[in-house]
Amino acid sequence: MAIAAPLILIVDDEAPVRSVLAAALHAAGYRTIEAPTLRFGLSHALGHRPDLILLDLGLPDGPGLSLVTTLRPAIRTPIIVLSARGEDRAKVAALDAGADDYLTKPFSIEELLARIRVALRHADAPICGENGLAFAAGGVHVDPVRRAVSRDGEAIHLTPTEYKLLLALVRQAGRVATHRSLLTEVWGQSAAAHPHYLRVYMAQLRNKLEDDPSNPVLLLTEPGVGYRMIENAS
Amino acid sequence: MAIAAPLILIVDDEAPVRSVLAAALHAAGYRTIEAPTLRFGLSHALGHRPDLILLDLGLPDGPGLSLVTTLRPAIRTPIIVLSARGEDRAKVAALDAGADDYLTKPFSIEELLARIRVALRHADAPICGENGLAFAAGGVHVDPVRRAVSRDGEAIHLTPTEYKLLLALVRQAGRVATHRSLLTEVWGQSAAAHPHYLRVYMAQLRNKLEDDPSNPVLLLTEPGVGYRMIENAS
DNA sequence: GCGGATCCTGACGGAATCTTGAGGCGACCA
DNA sequence: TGGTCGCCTCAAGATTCCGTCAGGATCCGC
Repeated sequence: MAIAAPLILIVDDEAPVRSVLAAALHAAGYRTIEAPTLRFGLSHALGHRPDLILLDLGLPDGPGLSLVTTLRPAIRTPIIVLSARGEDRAKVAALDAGADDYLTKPFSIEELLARIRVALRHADAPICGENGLAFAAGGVHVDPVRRAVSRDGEAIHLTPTEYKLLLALVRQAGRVATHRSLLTEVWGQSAAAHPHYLRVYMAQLRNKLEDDPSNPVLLLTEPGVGYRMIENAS
Repeated sequence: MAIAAPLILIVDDEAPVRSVLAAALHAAGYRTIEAPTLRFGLSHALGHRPDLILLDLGLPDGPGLSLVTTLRPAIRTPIIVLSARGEDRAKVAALDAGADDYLTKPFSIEELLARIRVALRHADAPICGENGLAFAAGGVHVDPVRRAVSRDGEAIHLTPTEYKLLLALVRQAGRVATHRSLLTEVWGQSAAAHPHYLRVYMAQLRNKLEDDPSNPVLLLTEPGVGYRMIENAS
């Protein structure tokens, strides 16, 4: 059976641009869907589950980056940002927000296609923990799209930092998340020297999520290495 | 606790460029090693196992791309290509050869750092396809991706040192691992003088993994030479 | 300005881990 | 028989790592 061609979501407000991109992508053997605004982009991204997203910044209904920031915690779909603005600030902001690549217009179609191949190559290997949108196990449920966490059906309030840490753990559910990866993901590159943050916030997460915080079942310690969230059961 | 900062290999023939890059990377909290030629780049990449490689094309002793093509099948380390040439051809060729990103000089350090963060982020992500290292035999199962070890289906907790030693043995499963190779792999170069460490930790591994620790079946002693883990059955 | 929530930071006790030493056992050899 | 050597076992510090608590700083809405 033929494997379905990768589906690429094009988010751009200018119809001509969309059709040029779509034509080039079709010629290269991809399927495409298009969205003219942030709102449609978001709903299509969640609804159609594309394999890759091409995002033009500068959309009419809001900052294009917000698509990245809202989408990235929920799904791992590679996002390539296209922009007319080539300032470093914008690039760094987009990349740090979770974008996987950034092309400044004008760019050649060949380069775009090559970078799409790179992004798809990256996305191909993983998908180990399913990375389904949601996590559920041991009575705890995490919904990254709604940014909602519940335990035994009751909503749990988490502070921003707690939630970020939980997401980083959920994303690696079943595997060991090293101190370093957690620290850099939650507090940024420079935090690698402060493993103490982790202890404090792990304790808070356990207090909120575990039945018996001193005998954790969900959030396990791997001494000298990091922490491990139990396997996703959903 | 000091968590090792990511190690970045800089391959560039011009010493001033290398030192500028190294300075910027140090300032950002990374460790670096440098290589002026392809040959050294290759040997450092394989010897030091950096977390990321910055590769300048146009090296004196051959086409820079050959580093990508020879390295990529062997290791998954992200490679960012730096080049003065901005032609699409070169970009496409590099990216398709296995490079993960391509920056055209001149570029800003901020952008480089942001793209390094992207690449390291990718590298942190789980990889499932590459289970080649997984080991299973005699009821014992080792899963390096999850950093999990089980015996007869039950999870076994290993300390960092025990796990490191087990991995070193698994990597040589079926063959003899000499005392010296195990010692240097687990405790570093300077440990060759303390063969006693090995005995202690081999005993602990046997206690945790063998049915009858005093009559080992999995972890065999090769008197005078080293130890041997039985052949992988998976 | 005020109250509340959140985050950072230091101090401390206890747990897990690593290191080191002492002693036992069996193989081998003179 | 006695000695040496390599390997195994056990266990007691020493050290590192982790969980907990709480005070103070910061931010934000009102």
